[in-house]
Amino acid sequence: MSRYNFRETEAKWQRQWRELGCFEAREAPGRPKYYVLEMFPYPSGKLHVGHVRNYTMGDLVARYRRAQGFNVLHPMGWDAFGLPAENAAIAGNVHPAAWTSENIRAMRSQLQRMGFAYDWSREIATCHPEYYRHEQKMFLDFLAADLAYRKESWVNWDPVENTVLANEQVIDGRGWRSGAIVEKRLLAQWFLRITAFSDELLDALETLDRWPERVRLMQERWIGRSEGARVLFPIAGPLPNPPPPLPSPSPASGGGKGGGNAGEGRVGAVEVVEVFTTRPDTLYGASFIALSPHHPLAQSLAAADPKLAEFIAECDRLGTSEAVIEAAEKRGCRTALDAIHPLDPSRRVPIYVANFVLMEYGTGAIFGCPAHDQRDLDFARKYRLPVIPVVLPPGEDAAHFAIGDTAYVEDGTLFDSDFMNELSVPAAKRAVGERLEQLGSGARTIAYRLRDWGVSRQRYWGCPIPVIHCPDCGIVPVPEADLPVELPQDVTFDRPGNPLDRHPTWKHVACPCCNSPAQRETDTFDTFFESSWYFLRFCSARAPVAFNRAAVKYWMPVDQYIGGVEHAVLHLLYSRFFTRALKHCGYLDLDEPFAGLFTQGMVCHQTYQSESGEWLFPEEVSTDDAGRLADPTGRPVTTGRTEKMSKSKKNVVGLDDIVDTYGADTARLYLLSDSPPERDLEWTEAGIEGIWRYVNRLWRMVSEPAATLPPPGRPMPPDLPAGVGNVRRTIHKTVAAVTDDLDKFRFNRAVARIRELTNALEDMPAGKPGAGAVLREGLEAATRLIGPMMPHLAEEMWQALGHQGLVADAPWPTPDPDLARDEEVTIAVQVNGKLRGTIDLPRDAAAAAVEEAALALPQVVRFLDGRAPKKVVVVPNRIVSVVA
RNA sequence: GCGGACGUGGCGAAACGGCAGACGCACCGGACUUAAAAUCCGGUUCCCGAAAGGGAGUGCGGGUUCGACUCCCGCCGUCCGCACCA
Repeated sequence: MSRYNFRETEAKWQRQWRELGCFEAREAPGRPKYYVLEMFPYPSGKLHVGHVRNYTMGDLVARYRRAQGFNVLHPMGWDAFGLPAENAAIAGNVHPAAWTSENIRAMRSQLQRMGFAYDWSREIATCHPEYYRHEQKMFLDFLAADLAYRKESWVNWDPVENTVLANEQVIDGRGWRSGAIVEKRLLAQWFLRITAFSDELLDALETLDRWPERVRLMQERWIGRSEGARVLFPIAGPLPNPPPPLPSPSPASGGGKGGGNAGEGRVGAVEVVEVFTTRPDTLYGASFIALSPHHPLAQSLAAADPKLAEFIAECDRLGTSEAVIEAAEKRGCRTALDAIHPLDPSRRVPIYVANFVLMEYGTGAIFGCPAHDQRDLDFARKYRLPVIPVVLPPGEDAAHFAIGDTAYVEDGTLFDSDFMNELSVPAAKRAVGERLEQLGSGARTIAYRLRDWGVSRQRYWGCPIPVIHCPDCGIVPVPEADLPVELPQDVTFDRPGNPLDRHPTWKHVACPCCNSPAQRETDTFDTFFESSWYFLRFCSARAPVAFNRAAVKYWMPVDQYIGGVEHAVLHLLYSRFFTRALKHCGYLDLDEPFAGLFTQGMVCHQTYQSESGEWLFPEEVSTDDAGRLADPTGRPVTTGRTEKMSKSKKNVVGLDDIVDTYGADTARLYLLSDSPPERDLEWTEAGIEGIWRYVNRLWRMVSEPAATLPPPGRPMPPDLPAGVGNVRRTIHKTVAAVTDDLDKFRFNRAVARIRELTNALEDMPAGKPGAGAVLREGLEAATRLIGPMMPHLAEEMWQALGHQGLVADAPWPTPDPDLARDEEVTIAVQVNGKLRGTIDLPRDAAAAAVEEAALALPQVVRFLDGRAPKKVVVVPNRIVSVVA
């Protein structure tokens, strides 16, 4: 019995598809299009099986939609800028460009061996000037439209590597590579004004009904809209600048009343503190103001207050790590200033600088109402500040209500609050908002958690930011005619820091305005910049412009996007923003780039550790005679958790090894069959073996009887005998069910149904009249259904069944609705909720007849014991429920 | 702390509110082999029983219903995301 020869077969069909240009997409106005896209990879090296799960799913969708008659666009490319290339250059004396293109070459050939139906004529790599020149132009347009700007910002700075680190690259307050303690630094950075679209990005989430709920929720929380008010607190007490501050008043008593009206005459533009609050209703419960350590007022006060300066420096040192933040207690430092309560000028509250106030959110300053905010309460207890309740919980008595260790944050009735007394919290919010607006002491407003996107990176291997710094003219955009600003090739990585900065000539240019000596921007774009528009480039990948409008109009939006949930916020939000920004600049007419999104689960594998605690690759672990695991030297091996495949834990299975051993189709079917696609999948040797056996079984089913089958296209003989007619029904039911499953991304179930079909075909009694014709019909259906999953095997089967063309070009099968339904149904019979038997009846039998048949069952008679049933429920074609 | 997902045999998993465990992995028994592999046939939720049959059973406790893995309420556990957001 010959095994299926996947090696020759897969190579053969891949060659055919390529030579025929099967998967090259062309715009065809009027023909329905379908754009399938998997998140394009970073070319990091070689692929392991975990990498290709989402491509396998995308390919299934592409081939399935193609069979359904859609004009399918299914492209592939490379997210080719990024840190690993630079790190490889630092470690291995190889140029990032060479390292990247070698990885692309290797990974492209791996993807091609998998037989994915990509339109390779549209392949792109984002590190090529033909690609990134267009985003330089976009940036200039954003700049002109005020969607890009430069500002000073606090960033994570690694003092050893001399670069800014992303938040993800800071682990426990230290740089992930250098181990140096990361500092907060104020640096001039380029930003994209994503916050200009906060509301749009939030509101449009509702329209993305083919996105996972989870992802929409994550974006909603990330944007973090909250309604509240800005409130102005006039400053009382000596202001620092100008003139320089004078001796500070005694800190502890400063918060009390009776401070006179020393500061009142000086209320003006700069002599107020503006706070943001979502609870303006609790304004009468205010007992302090807290400023962020980075608040301008805190900074200027620190200039003359060594204690405060030291406090702020301490906050900067500890400010980055989440673990530290969680452990850190709320601390503050009393300033020399008090603030005047905006609704009651006789009241003064002390101004603190506190480590828990973020400069990036709201106004960088808050008022503290300890009675109704847990954080404020903790702070107040520590610094012995007053706790003034103003919201009374239902059923409480104002005279006796007191706050213990827990702030009261729920709704209630306002008291001790002048005009708000007796109001509910929502009513009080409205009332105080109006009052503040009348007084000019504040306004209702909305705050967002979303911040503008900082895109500057002090790195070489990225897209140069096309601006020039001129000592006379300031920041000057590179003229469009001078684009692209290309990266210089001759760079060295022998020292830390950005090679562009120390390149002898590259950054020195003449100012485009005044022609005097000036310098290029040496920062490069965050690599999320490239991935924010690549899906547009694919629509016309070779266009001299960023993208051809007509092509974008035809192909966009992406109908089905597939990728990991790790991009739920970053890439997916940036792309949504980018599309809107491009629309704003007149590039296209589209709001949402991705109509459908699917986030697939990860591929996991058992981990192994040697005696000495080192991770071992699966292929280094063997089982000895006693069934114990051993490493290559025979030492015992312990098994760890099953985790996501990753190089660091070595629990990876190389794609090449699997394709060499079992072929691409076997790997593809395993990735689709073993778990629901959104859930994690565990890769096991036994699992892939099982699929390999099935592949061979399928092949035998077609290759062995092929010669004895009636030729293709013969009409089905009428009056099939029982046992054959049933199988024919199974075929049509399977086609209907698999189609439905594929539509709903239930790939594992679709595979199970196809296996049921092949089981039924094998069990069909041979030699009966019509058996050959039904077997042919069944095998052809199975071949077409399996085509999107195992395309090479399907082509080979299709050919063996005597067909001339490609199964890839064959239309998707349609079930005969009459055959897809059973004529006879099995109806379950319950007595008191327990199954007692089944009855077989013609489909849609009359309820009375069904009831009669059910009550006649001996088991039912026994349970009724001669009594009449209290009640009988008949559900057509399903169940009879008898209540005894 | 907030938000979300999940919890079903030894394992991966199925199940419009209607026969729980389809399909597969693993395992057990058998056939074919000198033998092994491959292949084929049969079995496999648990308990009682030789069998027929009976009982229990979808994390735990309640509820709705003729009927609940599925819906509602309250717990427990696991995983993921966000996290001093005022």
